[in-house]
Amino acid sequence: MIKIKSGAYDGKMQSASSGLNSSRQVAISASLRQSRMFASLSPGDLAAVAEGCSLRSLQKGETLFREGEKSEGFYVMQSGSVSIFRLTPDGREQIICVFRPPESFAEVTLATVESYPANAVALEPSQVIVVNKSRFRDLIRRQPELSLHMLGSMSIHLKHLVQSLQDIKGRQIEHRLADWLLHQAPGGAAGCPVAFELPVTKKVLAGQLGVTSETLSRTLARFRTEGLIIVEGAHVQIVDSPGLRAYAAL
Amino acid sequence: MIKIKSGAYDGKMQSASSGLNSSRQVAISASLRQSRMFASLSPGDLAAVAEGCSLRSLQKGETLFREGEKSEGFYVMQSGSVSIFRLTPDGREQIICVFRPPESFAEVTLATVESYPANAVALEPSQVIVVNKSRFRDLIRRQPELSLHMLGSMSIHLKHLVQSLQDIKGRQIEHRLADWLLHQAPGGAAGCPVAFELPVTKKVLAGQLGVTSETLSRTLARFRTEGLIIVEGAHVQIVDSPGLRAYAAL
DNA sequence: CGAGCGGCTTGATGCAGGTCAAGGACACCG
DNA sequence: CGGTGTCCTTGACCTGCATCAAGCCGCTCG
Repeated sequence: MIKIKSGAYDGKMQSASSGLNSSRQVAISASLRQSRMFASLSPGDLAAVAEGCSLRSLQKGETLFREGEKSEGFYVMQSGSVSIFRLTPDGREQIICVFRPPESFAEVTLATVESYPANAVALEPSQVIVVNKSRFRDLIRRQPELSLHMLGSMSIHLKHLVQSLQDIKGRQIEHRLADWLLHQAPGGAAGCPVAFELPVTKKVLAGQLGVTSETLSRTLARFRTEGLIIVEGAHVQIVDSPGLRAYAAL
Repeated sequence: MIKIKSGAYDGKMQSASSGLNSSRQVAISASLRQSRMFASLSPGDLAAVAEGCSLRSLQKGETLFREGEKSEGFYVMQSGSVSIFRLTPDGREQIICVFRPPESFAEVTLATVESYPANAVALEPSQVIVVNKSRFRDLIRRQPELSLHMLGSMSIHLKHLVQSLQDIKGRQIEHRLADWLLHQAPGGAAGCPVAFELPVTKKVLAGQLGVTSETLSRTLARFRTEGLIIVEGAHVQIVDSPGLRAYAAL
């Protein structure tokens, strides 16, 4: 259950919507607030957005949308994780990116591109907020500042894609994997040994990095024999972060 | 009236609005009108945008901006062509895309990403319109509809990138090249032989397709021996478009 | 004019990573 | 319990493309 400081919020919500759904609306508002896109919105505007939203629960493996479908809006992650991918002609999935809270995705479909350019399925039990398209467009017209956030969010995705694009061509896995491992480490720059759990299965991770699971497995094995990391199932410990950094730097 | 820092520039702008340079402004307006982003703008708004713009001429090989530089705005192609690329760690360039009129690019830098995420150089003598960032942001606030166009433009770039991403991993050159050739053909669906000139050197084309010029050369040679196309220098004739389509379909 | 250079082609060779196949660890289920 | 599933690992092999190298053409420029 999501806790919310009520009071002023509740009052506004009551007046905004008819009250029956207000607790759900408040919960949605709270989640939206986490997203950087809505972080700086006034409570009133946030409520207005929330009113045009609905919640969707997904089981593991359930698909949220398919490539080519007409879009109903865009999405803000509330819990779990969602994989965005396309199918190669021979039917295998090419993962484009994986989203988790508090990221948002499919903003593209707000504009001229009306249909989803890729597929989305939940990697685990997840909840997403569906932001209604036409409501949101109306709001943008009244609240131009919002569109700058929108642009910001999209440009981050775009930059990320550009990065992936060049990574996949220009750097080999050991570099990309080393990079990824270092970015997972919570402590960041700290030189001390850091440990964490893989947030996804190795198969999915392989997909994210653009290789097969076999190749990922081999590369992890190599890192292990070189004494850079220790791997036990989903548990990873970084032993020699300078060594990893040397790989990642390339 | 919006203030500009440089005194000389301020003077120019003043005289622009008062008529001396108005022909330049009119020319800019006309070019902007070509771009789909500005196509539906009212004449007054268009003039307002044009006023915040300047023109920049580039020689072949001249760089427009470099990765990491702070951005001054975004660009609309007026003539020529500009290549966007990043440098791999070992110093070779990885082309991300090539723009020609009436496309616009570097819109990303309008939002949170303040510095260019890649490099841009002219592939031939070119002219671009520089759209001043802060002025344009002001305009968005007054004219929210504009931001939807902005979002549209960016989402097209984004979709294009997603396509490239999956192409590079999932399809081999012959498929990508076949695809590209068919998209060049002006007549489109017509089954009759179509001919055209390569808009860029084969080396650059290879870069766009994500391979080396040697590989492109070999692939073209194969298509030639298979009787799909005829190539003479920059002149290409599509002989067997169904055959090409069969390749591209994969 | 010849030298040099950039673009293009073609051949020989190497390698990263994909594919196929087999097997182990673990979970769930009738 | 054994059966069937997913996930992961490891080995043997294959292949698309990069790389290196050599040579041809057409150009610009000293």
